[in-house]
Formats: sequence, C-alpha cells, structure tokens
Amino acid sequence: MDTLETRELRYFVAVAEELHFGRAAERLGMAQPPLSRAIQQLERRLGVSLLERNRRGVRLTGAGEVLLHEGRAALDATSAAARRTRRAGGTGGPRNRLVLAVKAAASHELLRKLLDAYAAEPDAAEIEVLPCGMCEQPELLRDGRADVALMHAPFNSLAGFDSEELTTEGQIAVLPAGHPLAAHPALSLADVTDIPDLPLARWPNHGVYPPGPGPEIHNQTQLAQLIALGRTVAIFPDSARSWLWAGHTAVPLTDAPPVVTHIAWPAHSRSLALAGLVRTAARL
Amino acid sequence: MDTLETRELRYFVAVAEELHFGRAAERLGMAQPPLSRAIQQLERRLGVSLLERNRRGVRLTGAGEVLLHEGRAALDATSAAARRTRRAGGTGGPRNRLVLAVKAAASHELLRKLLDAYAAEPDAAEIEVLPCGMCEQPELLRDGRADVALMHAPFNSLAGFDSEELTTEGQIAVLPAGHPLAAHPALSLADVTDIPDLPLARWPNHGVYPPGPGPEIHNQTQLAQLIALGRTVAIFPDSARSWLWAGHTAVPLTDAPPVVTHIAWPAHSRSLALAGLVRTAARL
DNA sequence: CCCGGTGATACCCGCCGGGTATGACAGGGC
DNA sequence: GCCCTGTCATACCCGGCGGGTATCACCGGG
Repeated sequence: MDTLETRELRYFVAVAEELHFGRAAERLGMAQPPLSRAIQQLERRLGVSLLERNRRGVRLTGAGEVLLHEGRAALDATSAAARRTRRAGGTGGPRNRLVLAVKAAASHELLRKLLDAYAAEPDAAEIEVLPCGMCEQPELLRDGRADVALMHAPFNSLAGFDSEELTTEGQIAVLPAGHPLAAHPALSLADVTDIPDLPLARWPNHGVYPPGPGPEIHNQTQLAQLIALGRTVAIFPDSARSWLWAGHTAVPLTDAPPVVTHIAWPAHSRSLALAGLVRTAARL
Repeated sequence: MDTLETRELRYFVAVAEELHFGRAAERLGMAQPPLSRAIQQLERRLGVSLLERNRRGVRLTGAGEVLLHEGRAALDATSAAARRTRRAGGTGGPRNRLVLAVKAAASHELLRKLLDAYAAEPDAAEIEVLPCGMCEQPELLRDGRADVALMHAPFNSLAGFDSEELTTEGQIAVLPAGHPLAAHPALSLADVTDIPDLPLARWPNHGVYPPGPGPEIHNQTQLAQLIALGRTVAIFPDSARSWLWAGHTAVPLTDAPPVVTHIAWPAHSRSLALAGLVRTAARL
C-alpha cells in the first residue's frame, strides 16, 4: 500500500512534464483513459492531490512538484541500477568497463594523460570515453549511462557527487583576430561583456538559452566559425587555446573565476576499478 | 523491456540480503515459487546472471553485488519520493513541515539556538525534530524520512549531500571522577586508549560492534552509568559536557581530531523551507 | 448554438503475478 | 545403502488489474 511502482512514476512524470493527458499517453505509447485512471489511483494511494485539472489543461500542485522532482531522481536511480548491472554482467570478471563522461568541447590534454597513466596501472579496467554536452555529466552519472566524469567548476555543480580536484586554470576571451580588443595584453570580464559590436555567445543551459543579443551556439565548430567571422566573442578556460583557429586571438581575463577540473562520481560508488582510476587521477 | 519495476528490485534485494529464497519470500509475505520465478525473469530481462545457485544456498555474482547496491539506492529514492510527496500534500500550503534528523545523544544547545532563530523568521515552516542513532542520518535523508540533518564530521560522511559548516569543537575524554587520569589537566588519545583497567566503550557502527575489550553501548544513559561506575571511558565532543553526571570528569584531549557540525541535505533538494533553514543556520 | 478539445467514466478482455502441489537434487544420519 | 531433510525449480490454475475501445461531461470559442 505504500510502495510506488516505477510504472506509476513514469506515468506521473510524463503527465507532469506534458501537462496534458493525451500527449503524455501518446509519449508513453498507450491510450489516455488508462493513464487518467493510473494517476487517479496514484493520488488515492498517496492520499494527496497531485494535479489541478482545470478546464483547459492541467497544473501541478505543490505535492505534484515534489513528486516530479523526487520521482525523476528515483527513475534515474532505477535506470542506473539496470544499466550498471547489465554492464557489470557483460564479460564476467569483477574488473569491468568504466564509462567516463567528458565534455566534447574540453581540451583532451588532461584526458590523454589520465587515460595513459591509468592504462599503465597493473590491472586497469577498460575505459569507455563518452563525449557529452557542456552540462549533462550530472544526469549521465545519475542515470547510470556513465560511472565517472570530468567536471568543471563552477560550470558544473558537484552537488551530490564525490569528487577529487585535478587542475586549476584561468580563463581567456577568444576574440576575432582583427578586433581592437584583441591587441590588449589582458582584459577584464567587464571589457568583454557588452561590447556593442560583439555580443557574447550564448550556450544552452539544460536545453534553454539565456536571454541576450548574442548568437545561440549549438556546437563548438559553429562557435569557432562565428568568432572567426567577427560576429561574437566567447569565454573559455586556458586549455581552449589548443583548438584555436588562425582567425582567433586569445586574451587572458584578469578577473574571471578560475576553472577547476574535477573527477567526480556518484557518492555511493564502491567499484574497485573506479577507485583505481581516481587514485591515478589524483597523482597526475 | 528495459525498465526495472520496484517490485522486482524489492524482491531481488530481499533475496540478496537473505541469500535464501525461502526466508526472503517469508520476509516479503509471499510464497517461494513466485519469488524464484520473478528472479529468473529479472535475470532473463537484464541478460545477466545475478545469483549462483549452489546446492546449499545462494551466492551473489559480481553483477548481483552491483544490483544490490544500486537497487537499494533506487528503492531509497522511490520511498523518498513517496514520503516527501505525502508530506508536501499534507496541509496544502507550499510551506510545509520539514523533518530534521539529529543524533539523540548530541548536545541540544546548538539545536535550540537553530530552532529558536528559525522560528523567528518571517514565514518559517514547522520543524519536526527526528532523534536518531549515531550514524543513521544518511539513510534517513536518502529514504525521505528526513529532509535535513545535523551531522558530525568526521563521524558521519557527507558524501552525496550538500552541506554547510556550522561549528567546530574539540573532544574530551569522559572519565570516572575518581580515576587517577581524571586529575590531569589534559590528555592525549594514546593516554585514554589502552588504559588497562578502563577499556574504551564501543559504539555500534551500522549495527555492528568493533572488536575490543570495552563494553557494548546501546544508549547514552547506559554509557553514563558505566562511566560513573568506573567501568569504562568514552570520547565525546566538547558539547557533551552539558549532560555529564556528578560522577564524571571531563578532560580535554589535545590530539583528537576536531568535530565539525554540519547541516546537510540531499543535493537535489529545491525546497524553499529548507533554503530558509540553511540560511538561518549559516548565520548562527 | 454547435463544435472541438479536454479529462473522466463504463465496460470488457487477456496477461501475468501469485498460490498450491510437486519435482529434482544433494547431504547427512543411521 | 537407505531415507529424510532442506534447497530451489517446475507445473498448473486462478483472479485481479492494467490496458483498450466507446462514450460521456464539460467548457470555451467561432
């Protein structure tokens, strides 16, 4: 009587995200009436009203908001259990593949050193590198698609993970080579935000773009192109110098917060292979 | 085809903990055959062998160990979703009860200050204080029985939680008043471990007692009694002075690690009430 | 006033989760 | 060697419930 089934959570999360029973049912590959009934049963069993059915659509109650957040976390944990179990059972041995999530746009120098050093360890596990977007490592770790990640504070929040600090670096402004500001030996943050003819590029934050005049960036190549064309400016960690184009100029930023690269993993992990990788990383 | 039901997780965790289908079935309140079948189906769906059925009992495979850990986490997250949703729906408002887990044996000074200060806040939520054992705050936070906890590093691990540091204090040895060592102005850790006639009391650690000659402690009153009787000695944070008996003497320990009290909460929490409590605590 | 679109209700069906009875198999005691 | 015991697996049956289709109740808009 008190245990939520994952099916119920999946249903509720779908409805809470769509705020529409019909679309949610379609997304779930089922008809609308059983979905309505399932949500009603869920509300009755919890003894709580989750949705406000107004004419014209549906709204979440306070309890509904809570269940949406907590339910997503629970579903992630369940997927993680399935995925990690499958991975562990793959080839028998206790030493198994480890999935490492890294930003596709990040410098590969540190990564190469880490992989090389770890591969030299006596009984190293196989490392699968999973390239991902700018801010999705936390969700990859939570739902089990990855076991460990390289994260960059303060861009990624380390909340909920164990982590070990690896390197710290400053940040640079990447400007079109011909721009007047590119001649300066150093700049401040204030110098590069609000340049009238050079709006700061906007990265998607969990799929949604912050407001502003700058172009919306979808991938690093597109950004590099736009900078080279003199259309925008971007801020990156020092290590981004490794992929600059001929038409780019990097200028150090004096007052930008330092970027700290961490290796991070789910706090409850108990894997030997992971421990070995972390130990290796900490020695770099 | 790829989604684990919580029922399956409950079943597997029961079997993995009991390592015996019959006992697990009894614990689950069901018959043994359907349980066997459910586990077989689970293994088939995951494509992974979870248990080694030898004649005379059952053993976990590597994948089984993984599923036991990850499955427990997923079940905790699911229970947490149910409990927190129920709590949020209780009395309607978005401001709701907040459950604060504190060690029953901890000093109440800090707690009182915190509760008083928070109650004075403009729109404070109702705080329910949940007294718990020495090391169960993490599991209370994980399975949703509590929303926030006072934890004591280095005794509690803060892994997986967000936290804010509150106070730091030294540690004292609590000795029988008449004991020769009680006359010293200060002692070192080495002085109070291995006293021939006064073995150090042993606290249960997640239900299991560390080996040693000292008495096994079940609650604080019992411990106080044993110290007053001259049978044992214990180490506590400074604030424990507030509950000492007449027959006790507290002696500062010069080289014991400092005890840091934190307020900690699940990293993904988004509750306004919680934010207010943390802000209040940080100002103390 | 009717129509379109919403979620809820009514009713039916087939699957699957659970129970009971029994089997297969290996140790241990006599 | 025998049987007895304790283990997990198999065979079979049944009832509940999860899901589908058809339809209703409701309301806002042209």
